[in-house]
Amino acid sequence: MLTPERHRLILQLLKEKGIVKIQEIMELTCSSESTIRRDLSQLEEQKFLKRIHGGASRLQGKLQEPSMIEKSSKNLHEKQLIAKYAAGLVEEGDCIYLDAGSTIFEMIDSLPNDIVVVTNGFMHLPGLLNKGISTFLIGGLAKQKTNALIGRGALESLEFYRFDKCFMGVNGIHPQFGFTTPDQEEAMVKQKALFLSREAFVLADSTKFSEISFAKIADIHEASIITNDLEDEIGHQYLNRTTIKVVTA
Amino acid sequence: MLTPERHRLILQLLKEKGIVKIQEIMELTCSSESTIRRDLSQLEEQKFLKRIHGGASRLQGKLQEPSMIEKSSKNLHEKQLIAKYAAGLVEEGDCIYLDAGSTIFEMIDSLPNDIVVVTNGFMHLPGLLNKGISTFLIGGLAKQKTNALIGRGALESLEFYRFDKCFMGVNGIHPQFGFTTPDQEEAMVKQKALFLSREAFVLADSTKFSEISFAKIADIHEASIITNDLEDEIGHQYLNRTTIKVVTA
DNA sequence: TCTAAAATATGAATGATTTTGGAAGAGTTT
DNA sequence: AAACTCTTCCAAAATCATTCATATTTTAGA
Repeated sequence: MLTPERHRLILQLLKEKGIVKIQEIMELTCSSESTIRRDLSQLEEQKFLKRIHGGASRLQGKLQEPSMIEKSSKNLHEKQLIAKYAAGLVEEGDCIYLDAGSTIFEMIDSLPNDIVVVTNGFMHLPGLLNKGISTFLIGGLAKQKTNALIGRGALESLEFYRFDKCFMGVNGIHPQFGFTTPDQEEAMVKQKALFLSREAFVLADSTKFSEISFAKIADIHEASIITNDLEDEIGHQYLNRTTIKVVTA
Repeated sequence: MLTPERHRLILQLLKEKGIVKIQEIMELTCSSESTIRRDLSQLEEQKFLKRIHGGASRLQGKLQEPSMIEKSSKNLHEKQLIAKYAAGLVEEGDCIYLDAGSTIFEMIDSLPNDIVVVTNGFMHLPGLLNKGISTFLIGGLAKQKTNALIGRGALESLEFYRFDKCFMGVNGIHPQFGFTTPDQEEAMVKQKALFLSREAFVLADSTKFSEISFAKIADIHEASIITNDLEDEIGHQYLNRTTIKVVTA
């Protein structure tokens, strides 16, 4: 059997199963172990798969999850609930802004397809493009820690767009001090996106309430809040100041 | 058996099976190995098939992935050579523009760390950030096929920057028609980046020479060319028009 | 029509290159 | 510790490009 034919078979098998054992491929192609090992090395070299002990595995989108994985696992379920509800607010034909961040990331799967998205979170790109959503990235400095684009480039890029709705993550929510986040540069981007949007939604799990972070994004009344749980006592402080939607399991 | 008849049989067999071995064709046509080799060389010359070790494989048809494989596997090493040389041109403290594209991608590993990079290729981000390189992304519409940011947002974002050096991929290089690429939008981005750069380098394997694609980026003399191989005859046409660096193994 | 030279096609031989399968020993997993 | 897997190396086998001699066809001229 000729080399390209084996390679094609291997990749096809890998596409179906996600993981293949060397033994399987040996049977399928009637070749020796050495040959298959060589094939796998070559295909790995060309970035078509990843070798693992005993065989090979498909490699997936590299643009995702550097530090995302650790972060996500903790509040994942709550985040997903919040995100799913938020995604439900988006209607066909909408033009929306998606902030960087893991909670917002969870919205992507549930978004309608016929929309236009502008985002500063480059981790969102593979998911959005996969769904066939028209996606614009704003420019700016790429910040590794949060996978966000920030700075002057980001602010000026935003000027080109106006949004029906925007969805934000924040680190602190407080009745007096408003929405806050640790990074001044990121705060400026969020602020501007919020200003450019007809409706604004902040996605935040319950731990963010009564917290105050360094840089202010906006006052409480400038965005609706979507959260998963809220003590009555705290909820009281926000009455008549803004809209809060509590999503429960 | 006459030559055209053999050729017809070979192509028919290839159409059915996708891959054929020389031995098979020898049996089928009752011809010698030499003859079949000659046939395959000719048919390859006329772009009817691709020769592989032990036989020949269909060029395009429905097996799109395999053709992609052949393509990348064939040029990968050359691309790496070209990319490595190009990366060597970048000095500490430089501010450079990196075009989207697989050849440029290969540069990242070999770049110095203390530089500033601006790019429209979002596939480059993880690699660049991993190395701790300050990276700015320009804005724009995310194009899935080429992993590039294009359009008005991209052009306007570029205005914020000036570069010491820029590195481009192209699809065609021609002494009269200059550098060309299939997508008009991408061509505009490349053009502008080139204009904003003190020095410009085009990375292209030898197959790009004498090709002409749809959208013009710039004239030959506006960028130096880095390639892996160049026939004397073709090289002659570029004498005194631009700088060409040929990188060999 | 015939003939000789030129052009073309073929098959075999050659030495170089690539691919292949197996073996030895180091490294992993269970 | 046993079973399995991995890398590295080597030699056999297959395939490759090239050359050369032979056979066939074409062409030009008498």
